[in-house]
Amino acid sequence: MTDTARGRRSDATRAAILSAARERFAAGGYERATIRAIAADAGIDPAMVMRYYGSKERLFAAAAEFDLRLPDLSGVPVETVGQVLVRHMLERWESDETLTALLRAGATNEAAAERMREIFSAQVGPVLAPLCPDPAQVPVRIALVSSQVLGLALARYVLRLAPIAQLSHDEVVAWLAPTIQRYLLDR
Amino acid sequence: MTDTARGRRSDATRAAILSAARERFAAGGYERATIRAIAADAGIDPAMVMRYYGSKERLFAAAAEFDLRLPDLSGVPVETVGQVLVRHMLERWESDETLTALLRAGATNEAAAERMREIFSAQVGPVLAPLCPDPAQVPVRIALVSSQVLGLALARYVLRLAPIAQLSHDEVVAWLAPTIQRYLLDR
DNA sequence: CTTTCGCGTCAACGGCCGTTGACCTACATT
DNA sequence: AATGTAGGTCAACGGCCGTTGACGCGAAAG
Repeated sequence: MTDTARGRRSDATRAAILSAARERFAAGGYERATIRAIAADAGIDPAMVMRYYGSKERLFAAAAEFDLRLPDLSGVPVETVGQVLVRHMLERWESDETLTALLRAGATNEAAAERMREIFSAQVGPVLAPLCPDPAQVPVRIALVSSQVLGLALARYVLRLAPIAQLSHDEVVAWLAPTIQRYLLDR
Repeated sequence: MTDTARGRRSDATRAAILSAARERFAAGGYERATIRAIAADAGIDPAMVMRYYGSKERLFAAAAEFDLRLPDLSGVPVETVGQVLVRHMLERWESDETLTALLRAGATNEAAAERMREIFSAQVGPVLAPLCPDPAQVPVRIALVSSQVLGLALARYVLRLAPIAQLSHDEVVAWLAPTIQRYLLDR
């Protein structure tokens, strides 16, 4: 065997499946992304998807793994936290279709919704919590921030509400940063 | 015939279909709401749905007809516009599952997304436009308001993000009203 | 050289879907 | 009483779905 050390030959296929899966899940949500279509995109037989991921559910679970890569905010001036956060989320959202897949699928699929909840509570929570004044308000404040970030993504990337889908990053940051700032820090 | 004047006998069936359809579309989005399930809920045969609405697409179009019933805001003090608006949207969202159906379906169905765009541009626009300072900014400001309202709905009714789903109406209003206020009026 | 085994194809399964058309039934009209 | 029609049932169609198991192939292992 030339296996474990330097990539088995099937790793390329696995990656192709995952990439095609994310694309399909992002474009049409959970139910419209069919294993047959994903396999076709990846240039292989649908049975391969089953062999490597077991079921559609588990394929989605693998494709929906996601790291927001939130920066450490302890160093940045508190007045700019909103800007940094909004800009980071814009870039993260546009550099990787996984988040759109998660959002589209989360609207109709309970497992996807659960994953979304996990991501926002496990990854956003720890980074933002230290900034909030009253610890008791942390969950609510973070949920409010999430609601505005998710609303932006929904309007801009999923529903494609014309005016907001055409704003530049700078404009979005200028409008949303104060909102985030207030949800996190005010009072 | 005892027809046109006082309701044909089939009107009850039509209404039952529409009601069941809204429920299913709201619970699972467009693709998971099957005509067979809707017909079963309404206590009739699937063929009836086809007879009265022609196709699933046209059934959805009928079920997704919606009036936000936005109040005339010309009478209310400008400082309270945000509060009035947020409270109205909360009530509207919770009194009628059509909006949730539209949101869930809009995530994966282009026709539903288009309908959502129509509703927000045709119904929100005219009511809020007179309040904005610079007419050129009206579309952007309205889209920003929409993004926060949609984000709230997404987090609260679809993804059920725990902390925000449990807030009282008063709390939601207290948090969101200033945001809406700023998106609409500031600068 | 033979055997094993990872990688991949192929055909089929049972099931659910939207949609159709033939048929039944009860009542309003004539 | 005869008839037309609105309201509703029923069985079936073709199609796509997720999933399965039998099979083929080429390279590595023995």
